[in-house]
Amino acid sequence: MPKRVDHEARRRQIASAVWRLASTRGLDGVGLRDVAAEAGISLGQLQHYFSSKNELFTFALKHMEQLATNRITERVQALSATPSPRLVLRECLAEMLALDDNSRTGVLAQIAYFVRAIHDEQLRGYAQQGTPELRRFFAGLLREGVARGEVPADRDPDSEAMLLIGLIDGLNSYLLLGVHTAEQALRLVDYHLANLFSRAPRPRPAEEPAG
Amino acid sequence: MPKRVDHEARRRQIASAVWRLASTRGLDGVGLRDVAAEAGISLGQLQHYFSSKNELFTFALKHMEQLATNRITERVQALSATPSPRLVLRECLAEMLALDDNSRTGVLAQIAYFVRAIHDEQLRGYAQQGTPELRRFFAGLLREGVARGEVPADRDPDSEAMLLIGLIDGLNSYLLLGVHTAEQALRLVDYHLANLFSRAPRPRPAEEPAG
DNA sequence: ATCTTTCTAAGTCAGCTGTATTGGATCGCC
DNA sequence: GGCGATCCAATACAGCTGACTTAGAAAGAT
Repeated sequence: MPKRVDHEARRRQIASAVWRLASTRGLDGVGLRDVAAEAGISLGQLQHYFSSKNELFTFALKHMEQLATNRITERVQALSATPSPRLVLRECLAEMLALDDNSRTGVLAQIAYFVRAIHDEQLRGYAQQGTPELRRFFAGLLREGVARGEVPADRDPDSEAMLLIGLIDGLNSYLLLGVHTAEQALRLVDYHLANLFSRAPRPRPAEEPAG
Repeated sequence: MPKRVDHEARRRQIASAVWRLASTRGLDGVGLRDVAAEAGISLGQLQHYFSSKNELFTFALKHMEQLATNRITERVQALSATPSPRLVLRECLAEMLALDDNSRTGVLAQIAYFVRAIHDEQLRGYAQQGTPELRRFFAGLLREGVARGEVPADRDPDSEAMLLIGLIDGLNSYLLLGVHTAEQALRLVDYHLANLFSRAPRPRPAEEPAG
């Protein structure tokens, strides 16, 4: 049984072509012929790997999500052995922000997915189950901040976690619209973190990258 | 020259049909034939009032924006003669949130517009000029809060205003996805406002609606 | 060498899209 | 009455879409 090409690798390559297109025209403006051209293959070849547009988009979605979580976990694990909760939080938030061209494409893809999820029950369920995970992760970091005495005790970690998640999405929106720049968005995040960790000493320069 | 029908009223009526459809399928899923059917008119009639799809959508956008600002200003002016900045802020934020079916449609329309603006230079310019206005308005309220001694002096009104705007958009996203309910979203807003106005006494029950 | 499976290309099809065109109502006014 | 503007309906059209079909190329297995 000849298996000359790596099926999954091809599928990922095609999926990335989807996002390259979707990040410039929006998901709804992407046709199968466009994807084939962008990926440098024929329409027939594309249909050999994905039997329907829906299957292609679903795969592309999961692929994108995988890449995003990989970027975040890599970034967090690249920190010192015992990073402060504040720093971990900052790195996560910074990575989720559409600061450079790379993450910008990721966020655009995420928005295209979000818009579709609003009107698609299946995708909506997918999002509903993903967000609480992130929220719990953030809340845990904040709880640790409270335990360390860096975050005022009257702050509710769970609420603050949700506020942070919402904040990122909102900032991304206005980032993409060009209402503010990457530096301004990052400054706002740092400003908000400084308010949250108001009991903490200013972070060491070695830990806190230049904002 | 006979002018039997109110041209502008018809156009507004058609525009509202656009948003009714867009709020359930997304803007890209709305065709001219759908709009005509939803508005209860023929395609030919629609084309009589809007010479192109672009003109229709542009008009619909401005119409929607008008309705939203009307809702907000009405709500603010319905307050007592000298409302506290905190209360004005809360009413604005509450009105911007997709809490009931009415505002939900508005927010869905707003998102459809946002997605289009990301990839459309003209619309993007429109958004870029609108946001700072709102930001200045919020910042002014916060500045007044600082002057009254209700908001800690180390809070930066301008940054906090932008954070509030971003927060609303983020909360709306997760509201639409069903990640949290209207009550939870409103509670988060009140929680955040309580943090902002930490130097203020608890608002009088007459001023602060039950949350 | 030939068979079998995987892979690729090209063409076709029905359906939908926005727009243009055409024809005919309906009304105020000279 | 009929003239002219406004309003409306129906149809036609070219373009694109996703899906399907057909046919052929490539390569390991026998």
